[in-house]
Amino acid sequence: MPATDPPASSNAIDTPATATWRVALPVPLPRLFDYLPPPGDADADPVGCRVRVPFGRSGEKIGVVVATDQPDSDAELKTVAARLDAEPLLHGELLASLRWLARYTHAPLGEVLATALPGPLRHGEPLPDTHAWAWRLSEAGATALPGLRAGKPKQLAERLAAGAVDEDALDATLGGWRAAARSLAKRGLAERVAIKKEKMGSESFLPERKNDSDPIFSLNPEQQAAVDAVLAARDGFAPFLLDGVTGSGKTEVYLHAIADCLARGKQALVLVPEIGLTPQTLARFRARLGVQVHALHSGLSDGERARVWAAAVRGEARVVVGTRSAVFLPLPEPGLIVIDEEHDGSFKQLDGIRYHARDFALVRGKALGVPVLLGSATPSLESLQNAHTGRYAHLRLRQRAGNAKPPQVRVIDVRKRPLEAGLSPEMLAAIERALASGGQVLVFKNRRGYAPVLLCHDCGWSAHCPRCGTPEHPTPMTVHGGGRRLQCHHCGARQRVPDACPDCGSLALQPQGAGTERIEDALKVRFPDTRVLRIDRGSTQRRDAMEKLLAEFGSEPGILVGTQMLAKGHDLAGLTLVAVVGIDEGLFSADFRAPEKLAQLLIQVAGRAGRADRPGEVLLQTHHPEHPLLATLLSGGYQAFADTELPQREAARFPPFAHMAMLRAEARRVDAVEAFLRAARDTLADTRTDALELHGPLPAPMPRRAGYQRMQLLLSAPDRRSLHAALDAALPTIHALPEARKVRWSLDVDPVDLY
DNA sequence: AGCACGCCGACT
DNA sequence: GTCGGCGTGCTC
Repeated sequence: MPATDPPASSNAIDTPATATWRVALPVPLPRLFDYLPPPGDADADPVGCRVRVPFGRSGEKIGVVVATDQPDSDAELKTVAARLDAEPLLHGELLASLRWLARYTHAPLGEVLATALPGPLRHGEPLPDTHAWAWRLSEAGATALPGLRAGKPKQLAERLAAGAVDEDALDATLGGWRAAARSLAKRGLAERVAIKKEKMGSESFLPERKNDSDPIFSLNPEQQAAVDAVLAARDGFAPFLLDGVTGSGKTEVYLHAIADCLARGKQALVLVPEIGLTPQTLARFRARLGVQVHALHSGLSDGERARVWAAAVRGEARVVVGTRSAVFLPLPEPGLIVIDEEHDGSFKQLDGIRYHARDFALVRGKALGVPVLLGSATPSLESLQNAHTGRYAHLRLRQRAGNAKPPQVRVIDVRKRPLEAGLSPEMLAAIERALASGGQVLVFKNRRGYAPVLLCHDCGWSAHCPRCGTPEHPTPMTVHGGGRRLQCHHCGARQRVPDACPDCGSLALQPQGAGTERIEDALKVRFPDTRVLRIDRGSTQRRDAMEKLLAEFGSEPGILVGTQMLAKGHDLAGLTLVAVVGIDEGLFSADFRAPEKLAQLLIQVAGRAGRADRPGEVLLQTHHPEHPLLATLLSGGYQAFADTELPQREAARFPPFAHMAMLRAEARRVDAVEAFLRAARDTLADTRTDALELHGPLPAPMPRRAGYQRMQLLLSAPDRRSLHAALDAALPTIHALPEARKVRWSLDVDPVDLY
């Protein structure tokens, strides 16, 4: 940004000398705050820079200058305490898109900006260095080297004798080098030096990349057509739905589009679901693209996140693969945005600023003028509808790459069959066969713990959480710890399983149903010589823990038992049988999205089988073998499901044929919650917006949680404009309602969970 | 959201 | 007689 002196003033009227700085602060107030510029800081445009300002009776906050303007009130103005950035941090497209997001979510701009920034930047730390670091021997170190005692420090010193080695290389080749380095540094024998990072020119990407004519990487005609379509549209905004069955090679299409983007000197952003960002994925991207691939996910420390942000804003990060929050990265040289598994629920943030990363990515792609590629084997009905109406170009991949065959899917009718930990004899026999032929088995059950309910066989009492639910809608506690512990999945409360029924004193307390833990136990008893590994939140807190477990599991015969977590991610080459258990709850859920979620889950899980040379087998155990959802899915796949589900959504006026917002409130007293939502409802009704429907106030799906009473009010309108018009008109009044002060309330535009 | 001011109960 | 409960009101 060339500075002219005196400052160029193309429109001097807009920024007179008396201009104040309009600052967005992270407070839940729908307004900005005007400040006087700090003394001696009149010339450089402050828009997009962070400032530290006095706020409230005492105390300071960090905010972002979003405009320079005349004050809109004659209030006494305070003065900015310090400007924290010489160059704007949030400006141009990113700031404009975030303003859009604030309007769309009806959230204060300051809070939106705060969620868009990594913690350290939000708290006023300077943009971190993005140097890579290397270690080298000092002169004293070179001299002392021959006399060092054998050990790690000596090994490290020997590595460094030939010259500086960067930390990545040390990580890869010399485990435990950091302690050794510290030891050498303390004695003044080695030192850490920053490596100047040259921004890579477009040429440097190509030589390292593996040749595209290599047969493994060659594209089939469908993939080629998809890549061609994206490249043909690369000079402007163009949304694509890449609708490709499992194993059809969507990633290969992404990689070709990204490679083109790199060759043109542009940055690519890839968004993946929470669970999809595995070391495997990153390694594949790195190997194929031949450049550094930056990862951004919840496993990183705050400092690491800030460094990725800094690398992106400086244009050093050419490819970033990240989860939801990566959608907020600045892209000074944008070329492409990819959203993999676009249907995945983890793209929607469920607290704070409730944004949808997929939807915001499209807004950014439009503002940046780049293609946006949404990929999925099971696209959301929203995206499919956009493809049908022509808003998105619809790219289809129907062939499985290589000679992979789609799995054989069979339904097992378990009505009147004896079940062992929820498994039917037919299922157990199939597992036995698969193991005998040297295959691996995945038993999928979407319920963790030992058993979902603890029941007294004599009086019918069952265990409920004392803090959640209501007498009319009690919340069962789940049996854990091999049947010895009770746990609430909503508030985390734990207690021991009682020895006797608290109601009748009977000893006949029985765990009802089966979760992953119980299935694991039963399978270990049934197949004592086979390895059984359970993967769920509970056995596997961290993402890399799951990776490690699966890597150890290898491809030898064995059984994996798990929940959703196993539906994607790590490739399981030896998998020949997928056993799906306990989907019946999902067939009759009140949530209008339940069929879509279930269909996606079934297709994803089934897709895990038979990727290798032999076709896989999928067995689906149910009490409702004739259920239309299953029948449609089995005969026509996800496509057929979507073809029947979309008209039903339309008939019922549900999304994507209606637009919704949810007003939620909670407080210790129900009457306060209800009074607020009633007042809010009246305010919304007073806007007399065409075709706005209001449903509620109704008790929330979890009406009492951790001592708070919760209710909700659903807003629905046939088009976005009227929904937002009603909210724009009503929210200032709702904010000011006296009832609002007695509750905690929040608004969720495009909610995913209605029930 | 913080944070301070403000008017009513059990402690040195 | 004070320390402190969280109700309510404001934040350029």
